[in-house]
Amino acid sequence: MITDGCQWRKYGQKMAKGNPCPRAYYRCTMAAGCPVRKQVQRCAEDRTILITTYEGNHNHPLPPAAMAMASTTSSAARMLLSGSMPSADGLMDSNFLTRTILPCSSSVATISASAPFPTVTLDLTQSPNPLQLQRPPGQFNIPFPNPSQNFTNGPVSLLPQIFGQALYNQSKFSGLQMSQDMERVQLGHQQQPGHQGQQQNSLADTVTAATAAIAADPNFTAALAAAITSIIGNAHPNNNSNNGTNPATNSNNNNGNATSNSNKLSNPSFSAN
DNA sequence: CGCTTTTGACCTGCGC
DNA sequence: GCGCAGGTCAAAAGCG
Repeated sequence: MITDGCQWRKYGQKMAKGNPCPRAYYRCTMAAGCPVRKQVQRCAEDRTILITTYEGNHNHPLPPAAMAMASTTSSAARMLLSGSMPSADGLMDSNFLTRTILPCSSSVATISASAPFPTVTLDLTQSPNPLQLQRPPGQFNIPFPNPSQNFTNGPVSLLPQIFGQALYNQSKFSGLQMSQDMERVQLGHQQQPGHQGQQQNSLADTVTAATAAIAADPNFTAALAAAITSIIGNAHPNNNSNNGTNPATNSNNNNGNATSNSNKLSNPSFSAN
């Protein structure tokens, strides 16, 4: 299992219908009473793919590794970006960090085509709630009065939702990240103007790299398609109105297929290794 | 000894 | 109401 900076305790395992691989349930054990849970399941169509779904918000400070990622990102997928940070392995030059911003303000996805553990993280449930977007980073246990929040606990913060997959000690890394609007909001509110411009240039530069990296790896492309299909397709097998080019767009208006299950899960991610 | 994992039982929501 | 599926609980076993 891919570490993400937190400690997890397995509390259950079940066989999911339509998937020969069992689904494992984990709880965050970094703090007593931490409500964060995650589900890990291998993709039925490609068992090299791990599908990890995070739910809830941490009620404790994140570990340094996680915080480093959280400080620059706004979704689970961005945990993956640790590979690009100096505090990680410092191999930014050897990475092909990529970010692709898709026109879906409520979705976030990250694809890591790292070898030997390519990882894909999709956040199909990220709420576009502007109140959320205004929240500063690094804060926890702040009551969130909006009863319409999808998450299971009152305290809501973007950062606790961001646990995707942290790929420590890996030499190659790439990310595919959606939710342009959210990115802009975060960058605009939390980063200095200069940094913001630099970041956006980086985003633009890496879009091409992401596309090339993914396209150059047919196996990964197939794996990704299988992973997304297993989640999106199973939930709404007939919902192909978006031509299938951007599964995350199906999650617009916070009605993403991944959220159709009680509409409370956050940050499903796919990991192939 | 303490923590984690395993696993069957139990609970709950949903569709018929 | 019933059955099914997903999620959780908790006792037992395993491990360092």
